[in-house]
Amino acid sequence: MATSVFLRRLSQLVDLTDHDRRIVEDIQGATAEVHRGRDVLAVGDRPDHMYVVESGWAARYGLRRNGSRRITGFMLPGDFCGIHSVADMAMEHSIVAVTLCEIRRIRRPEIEKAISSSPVVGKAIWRAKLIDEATIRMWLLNSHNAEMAVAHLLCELHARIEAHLGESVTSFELPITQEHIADALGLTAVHVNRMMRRIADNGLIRYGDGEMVMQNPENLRQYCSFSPRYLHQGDRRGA
Amino acid sequence: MATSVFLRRLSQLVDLTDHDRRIVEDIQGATAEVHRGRDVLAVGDRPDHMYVVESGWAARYGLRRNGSRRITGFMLPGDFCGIHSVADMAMEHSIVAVTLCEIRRIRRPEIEKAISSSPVVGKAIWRAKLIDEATIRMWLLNSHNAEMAVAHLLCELHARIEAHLGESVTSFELPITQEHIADALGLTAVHVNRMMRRIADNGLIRYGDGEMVMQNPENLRQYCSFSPRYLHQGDRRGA
DNA sequence: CGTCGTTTTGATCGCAGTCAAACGTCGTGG
DNA sequence: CCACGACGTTTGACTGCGATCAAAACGACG
Repeated sequence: MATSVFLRRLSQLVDLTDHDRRIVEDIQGATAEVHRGRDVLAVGDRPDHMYVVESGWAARYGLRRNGSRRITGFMLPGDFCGIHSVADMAMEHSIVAVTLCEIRRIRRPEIEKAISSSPVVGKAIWRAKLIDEATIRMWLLNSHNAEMAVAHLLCELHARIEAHLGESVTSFELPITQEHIADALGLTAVHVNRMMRRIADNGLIRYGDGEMVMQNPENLRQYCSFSPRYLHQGDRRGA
Repeated sequence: MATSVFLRRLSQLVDLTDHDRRIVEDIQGATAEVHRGRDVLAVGDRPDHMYVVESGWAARYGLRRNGSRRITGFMLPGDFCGIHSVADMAMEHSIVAVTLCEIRRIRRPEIEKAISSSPVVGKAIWRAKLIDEATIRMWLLNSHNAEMAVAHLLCELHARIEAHLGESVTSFELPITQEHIADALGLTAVHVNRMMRRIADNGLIRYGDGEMVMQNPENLRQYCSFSPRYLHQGDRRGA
């Protein structure tokens, strides 16, 4: 079998020795498909697995009293969830498959075994979680202006996709609707549409058919003061 | 010496055996004072300690290009920061003492030693971090209405203070200004003031002199649909 | 007693929400 | 093959929440 996305992500988070690699290969369980719109984990669940997105997009979200939804993070291939299992906690938010997803499930004992026999794996999981947290903090920081928030989110997704692919790209598949973006930014879909039109009319992006094109990603980054440092992408040995 | 706030918090997060307790007592270093307005950690720092607030209030924050500040979380006695040290990462946000704080510093090797010789301590730190994260997600979820956001924040702080004290209270010291609240909620101090007046005029709170009085905390909780589940306060053995 | 920090109130402005409707694409079924 | 409905994008008109600007009141403190 080809190298899993899980293993590849771990090797981006930390420096794995061959020994570490073998340990990870031993524990990674099977993958399963989750259909678009289905919850991977729901509020109240006590996961006994850790999950890794091998392909597709998912989103963390919470529901308000009035039924409206807030997306609090997107999960792209290589991202983890269900770390609640290692702390033996119940989920206080839910995770939904935004597209058809291939999800790897790793049993808690296996994770614990890997962490205890290879501390660097534990460090990788800590890093992934601290990056999650830094990303949410950045969403709070950027929530004061709709146009910049939209642009910033696009930059974030672009940066994460590039990291996953391991190469620079000027266009990528964006398999989410403007309503997803609205739910993520606390805006209405109508307003997100206006902001995206404006950004496009400014010549910074083009989009359609689920594809996003950034003629010049650096221009867009400057436009919204995006600095990818919070994603800790070059941190392998810490930086 | 009396039991440290650190040890007490750990024992609220997980069930500690006497063995665990002894391990923790061995590693906890000294405490130092940090004056109001001083940073405990700043962006770019690579902490080599974990920090525990023994007394006082601190806040995590980030700065925007235009110099405005966003507080992304309050740290009360018993809260941790600098977990970046265990993952060997640089800070992407800062932490400031909001009042005079007594801060415990624990060296990274000591933390690692404690975790490896007592997995339950590691679990406690994971829980604390996942609670941090759940709290930020809740801030995102509640950021769509100023009045409810203010009320919700007050409920959160009340719940956390009660947990720290280990008893129910209807009044507590609130050593932050309305401007801090504004920075935390992404509002202006002027608007926070209006919302707090309104909540007070509705008979739900009284305040002044750095003290907050909730005649009937349950009323306030219902008022803003506050449910403390996300704080995972009763989770000791997982719930 | 004057200054600074904080709270409070008022008047006005503008960003984003709300309501409404048109349009294109796609998949389904008659 | 066409009709239909579901879904997503787009645009316009109007509303309202919270920002902004300004200033007064208040208490703590030197």
